[in-house]
Amino acid sequence: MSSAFDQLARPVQKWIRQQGWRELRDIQARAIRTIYESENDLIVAASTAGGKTEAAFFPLISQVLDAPAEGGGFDVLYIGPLKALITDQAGRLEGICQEVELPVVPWHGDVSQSVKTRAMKNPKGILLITPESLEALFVRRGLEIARLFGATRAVVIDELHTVLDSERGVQLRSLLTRLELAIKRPIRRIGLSATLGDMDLARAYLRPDNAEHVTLIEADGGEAELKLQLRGYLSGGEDDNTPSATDAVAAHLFEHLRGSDNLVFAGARQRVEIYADRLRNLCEQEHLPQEFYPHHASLSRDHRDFVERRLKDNGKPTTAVCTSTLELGIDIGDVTCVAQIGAPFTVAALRQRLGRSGRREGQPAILRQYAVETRLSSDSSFVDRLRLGLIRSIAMIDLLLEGWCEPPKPQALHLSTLVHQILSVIAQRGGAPANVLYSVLCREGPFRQISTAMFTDVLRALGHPETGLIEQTDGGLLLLGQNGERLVEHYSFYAVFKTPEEYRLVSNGRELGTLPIDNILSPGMMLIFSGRRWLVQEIHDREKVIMVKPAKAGVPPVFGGDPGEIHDNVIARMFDVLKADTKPLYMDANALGMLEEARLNYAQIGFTDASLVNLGEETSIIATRVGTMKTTTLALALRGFGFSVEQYDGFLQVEAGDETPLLTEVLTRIGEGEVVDLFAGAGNLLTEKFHPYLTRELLEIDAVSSRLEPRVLATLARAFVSQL
DNA sequence: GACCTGCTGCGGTGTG
Repeated sequence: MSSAFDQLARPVQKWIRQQGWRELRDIQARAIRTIYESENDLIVAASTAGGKTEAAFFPLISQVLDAPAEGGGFDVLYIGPLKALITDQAGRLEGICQEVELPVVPWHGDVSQSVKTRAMKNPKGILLITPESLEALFVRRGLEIARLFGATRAVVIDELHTVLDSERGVQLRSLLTRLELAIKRPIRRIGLSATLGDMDLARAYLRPDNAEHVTLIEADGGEAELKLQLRGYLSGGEDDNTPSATDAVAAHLFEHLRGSDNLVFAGARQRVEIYADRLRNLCEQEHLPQEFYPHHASLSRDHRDFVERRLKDNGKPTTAVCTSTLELGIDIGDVTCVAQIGAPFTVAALRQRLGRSGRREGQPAILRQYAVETRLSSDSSFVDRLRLGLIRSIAMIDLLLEGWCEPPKPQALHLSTLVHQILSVIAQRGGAPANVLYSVLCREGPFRQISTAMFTDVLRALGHPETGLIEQTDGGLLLLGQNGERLVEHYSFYAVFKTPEEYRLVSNGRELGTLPIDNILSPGMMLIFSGRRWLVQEIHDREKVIMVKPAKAGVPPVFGGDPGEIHDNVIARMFDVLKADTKPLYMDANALGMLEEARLNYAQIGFTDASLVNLGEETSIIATRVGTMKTTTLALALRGFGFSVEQYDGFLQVEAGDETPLLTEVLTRIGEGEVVDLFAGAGNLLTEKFHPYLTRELLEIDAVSSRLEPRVLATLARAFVSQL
């Protein structure tokens, strides 16, 4: 074996030999050398089951064994985004550590109190924890952080891409800074990831002050061959004898996926239930054993475990129809094919999903993309005519093949999470002056875009008598106010993300899953849920329970959701596809026919030469040719002038009212830099968990920073005016 | 026009 192997501690070498491994993988050898020969932070990027965990832990465990820390404290900290992932990884690490008396401590909400108490008394070895449980340690045991982590050599962050610029990612980066401040020295950071669109940005996220010293270790090549098909289907119209597009897609899935393990990404929980129901019926009709199961976050843990077990190690063929629940996380083994119904929202998700297939030597990765479009009639809208879903699928596959995916958005302020961290630091220290808070969170921590003036505004909002989250002593120390105490004391404080209220669905004492509270149901209604059909018997509003019993028919429930966000590059590529005349080889005849139709209509409506087209007296269509953030900004501006506006991928449909000025005149004014109020017709600004404690002014600033781009408004408007 | 993720400490009762 290699020289890297020789650097490892004896017990680790022994364990590797016992596995029958003839050599270390390239990323493992490189990670070992980097960790032994430098103090650098590092990012290890490789596909699922590519040996990333071992790449980080072989050398880390070896270093701990070769030079045990004096005194107590955890030697290595691992942070994982899922409880299931922590349980999985703890099992793997225990295998390596069992002969060396290095404790492996899983720590999350489902771990028993006794395990936690024991670990607190004698902190040692590897601690595997969620961001929320780490947050809880800071809030509840703020003074013990230095004792627990004083000896920690490294922090391993798993699935780094999931925490880059989410609220949760900002929370984690804030906690890492606070950890280093508490023990008064930096801790080596090691990020593990599969999908990273922009490596330089990822390095800057891992270590903002020293990104150039983040070593990047990427698995080279080795990507499986990709087999790809995009099939087109039409829904609506025609007579009753033609099968619906849903039936046709289900029939195709049934025929081609039966007999092996597969993942079908259906895009929404409601569609998961619809397709799982159809596929189940097809099995019953053919008198075949059931092998298609739904999987999404509203289904009970029991049911999800069952489906995951069947995928993982059961010999029975299993296809999960799922949402992004099966996109990352625990190892479910290799699947034969990944199907995607409708275009996804990001190329990153598509890439991550595809990574679930083609992992076995010599097996190709297979992607079956289904595009379902509306059958056209004489009064079809321009959106249907342009077949935007199909076009987006093509654009995304194009970008996927080029290796591009969405980078993080570094400009967002994350004021909701800032509120959370202010309260958390005050709780940790039992009080803090404003300048210390600013220094910890905004100078050292991740909130670097926040000026002292804005920080003061946030503190004022939190200290306002009606909010009552914080108060100030005569000496200038900030303490938790009455409402602040109440908020921080409750266990729901630790997570920074918002969760909707839900009803529990129960049949015969068994919990099937949950439904959002705004889903209006009444006794007697029939429901498809968890791949079966149910009759609603009773609804208990106070206990938030819905009692159901098996039934023969049903309709899928409505789950609701947030608007998606499509990147500029995806929209730009969609317009390239509409303008081009190439015919991708991976499309079937139906899909090619639909593409041809879309291109013809694109030219016919006049978008080849113009971006502003009038359809009748009141209706205009603007081809913005840019992504969701910029398109939404223009839509808000126009609504401010009284237009009613509908938004699509790269397009706006604008309706003039009785009082509205001419659209071209408004666009000219915007193009000349007239200041417009984007929030005049304001929608809901309370999108994050701690938003209710901020002023309207701060909420608008936060919305602009994360969801809008007012700076490009004038340029955008000028582009349309110049064409007139 | 969508999806996903997480949670402490205490007091009560029961068991060996």
